[in-house]
Amino acid sequence: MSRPEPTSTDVAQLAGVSQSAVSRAFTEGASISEAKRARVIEAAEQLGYRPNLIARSLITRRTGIIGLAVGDLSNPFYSQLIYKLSEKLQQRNFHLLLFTVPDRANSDDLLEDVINYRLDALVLTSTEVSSHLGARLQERGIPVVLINRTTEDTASSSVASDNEFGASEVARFLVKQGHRRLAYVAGIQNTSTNIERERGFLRALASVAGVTVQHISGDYDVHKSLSVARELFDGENAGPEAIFCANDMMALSLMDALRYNLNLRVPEDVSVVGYDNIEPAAFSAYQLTTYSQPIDEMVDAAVELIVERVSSPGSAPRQIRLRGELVVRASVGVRHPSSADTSAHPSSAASA
Amino acid sequence: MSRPEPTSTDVAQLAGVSQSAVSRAFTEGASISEAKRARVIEAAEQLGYRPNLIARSLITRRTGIIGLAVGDLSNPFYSQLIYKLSEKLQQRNFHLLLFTVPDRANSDDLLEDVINYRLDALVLTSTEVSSHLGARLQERGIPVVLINRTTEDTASSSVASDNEFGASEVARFLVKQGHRRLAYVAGIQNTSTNIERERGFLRALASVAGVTVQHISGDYDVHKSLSVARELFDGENAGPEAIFCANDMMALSLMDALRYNLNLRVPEDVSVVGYDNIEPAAFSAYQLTTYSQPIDEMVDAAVELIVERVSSPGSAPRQIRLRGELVVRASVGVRHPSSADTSAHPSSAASA
DNA sequence: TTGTAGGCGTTATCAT
DNA sequence: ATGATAACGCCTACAA
Repeated sequence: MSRPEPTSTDVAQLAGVSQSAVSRAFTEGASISEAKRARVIEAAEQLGYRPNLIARSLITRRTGIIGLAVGDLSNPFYSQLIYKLSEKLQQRNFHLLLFTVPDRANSDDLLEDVINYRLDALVLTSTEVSSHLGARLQERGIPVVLINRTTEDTASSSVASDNEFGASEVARFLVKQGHRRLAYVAGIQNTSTNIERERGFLRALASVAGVTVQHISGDYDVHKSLSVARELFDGENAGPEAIFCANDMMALSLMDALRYNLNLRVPEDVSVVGYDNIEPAAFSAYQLTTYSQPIDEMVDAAVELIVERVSSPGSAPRQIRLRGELVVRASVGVRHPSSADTSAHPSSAASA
Repeated sequence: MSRPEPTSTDVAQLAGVSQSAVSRAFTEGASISEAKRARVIEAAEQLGYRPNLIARSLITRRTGIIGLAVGDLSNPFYSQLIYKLSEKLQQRNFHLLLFTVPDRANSDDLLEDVINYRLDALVLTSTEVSSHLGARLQERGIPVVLINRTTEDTASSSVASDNEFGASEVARFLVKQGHRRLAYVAGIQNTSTNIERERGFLRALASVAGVTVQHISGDYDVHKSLSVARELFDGENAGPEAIFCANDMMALSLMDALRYNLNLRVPEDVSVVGYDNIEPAAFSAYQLTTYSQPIDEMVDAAVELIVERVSSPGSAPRQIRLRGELVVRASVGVRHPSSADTSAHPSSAASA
């Protein structure tokens, strides 16, 4: 049976003190004698009283609740990120209120809810959310923190890996392994992650003579991998020697398509590289070479940004970039130095 | 700059009406003239006013916020479940507050928070949460809904698949395919999912002559797969012909261990079956045969249970069981009918 | 240190 | 239909 919730007044009565005394007993660093606090706590326990955080927030203007907009949870990168973020925030007495943001649908609903609940802040991990939303929240004084996503708008804090650098590392690595006909499988066009990775990859290759890069869009959609594979190895010209996918999920499904639909061997016939270093990338079936995102550091940084903005509303937003590292696994092979043409030069091969 | 939040009083002033009128204008089905409502809405928009849900909840005693305890987000089954649950709940104007519950750690913290925030209900998906917690919440009138988990305690509503039946289907299928030396890789011992699947599998096999079942614990831990594989195929006796893992994640990693560490072929040398039908189970690299959980129906049912218990506090909790189906893929092979009986003997492999 | 009283923003009750 | 007024449960001056 649910008795009527005990309130601070009930506790006060039982303990024979004022209601404010009860409030103080449950407030860190409030001025109250130890004796009285003890009496209050005892009465509270007897009644099973717990301070109502919602009521408290009405006056403190802080709920301790932070909105979290997520798009694609089927990508382990995000589920892992979210889990760790939630864990770390809980340690600081914050909690995440989940918002699923389907396609580019009504991100206005999200806006409404965030405002209506007077959330302390909003974290955006979804690549699909409009930046218009960010602006509207800023002007209401609700801090916005972007994770794995950036925006020109400097009103939002953000944490992201150095995608451009990471992608350039991938490019250099592939070239070093002797690959010359390359391909880039893009993510969703207008996302910051895709733009930066694409730029990093292409720029690093631009200066290398004899390298060709095929560009094809994959939209971060694992279901497009088969058609991507077919297009890359279409009759016309020879297929690429190495393929860089804008994220691991696409890379894994592309590997499957290459191996089981096109009957190509990875890495013997074609090499594949991803980005993120999600757990499945390490599975024996894939052994995907990838550029890792420093997920723990990213989460730590995000927590700092959040706490910073929430506890001192005056503080300026910050943009943070973190570097990961190239994780070399078996999905990339070595090409023999085709001493031939334009520029490519020796690099001896060692193969597994 | 963050102007002071406009309140209903501000709107009332601007619109030249009472504060209660503003409240009514934003309340579905409140008695107010269309004319007045329009005036209020206009003034509200002008000021950027949005009703404060937190303040409202103080008197309605409903926050629209539901706690969600999750354990292992690295298992796609749960991340998918959560995503869909959140989606469906949002459509009903509910939102999920995330609680990560690490090991069997202090589930008391969770309890505290749920109470302190006066959440409308708590959904438990974690297999690790103590049932003591459920009881404490019930007595405070906070409904508890279990997903993919059951408990003796009938005070909680629950949605789960018919694990016992599903596992028995797996057993019958393996027997029908000619397998006789079987193995069960268990999940975490005292979880309802593991208990039920194990029982279903073993019972269905008990009545079949000539079948042996090896039992080994895997703890739903993908990192134990290698040692599990080694133990199963330890020198002594011949290894199993088919292995049923208590969930897909273990099955996938076990397949990797079998293939890449023990150099066994799946399904030619040994068959593997999982439970859940997570997305990766369909990957070409695995083609895992598995028993599916009807995740959409489970989510729908859960939403119903939640809404039911929240909106009519008098309603009794219900326990729901749903059936999935056997999804046959290439990870299971066929053994030739070894017309003989009791024990192991030659059986050549049929392959794809 | 302690109690009193006012207010946080809303909904609910009660007249009108 | 409308407006005053009292909750909702708590925090925080203010005064003592």
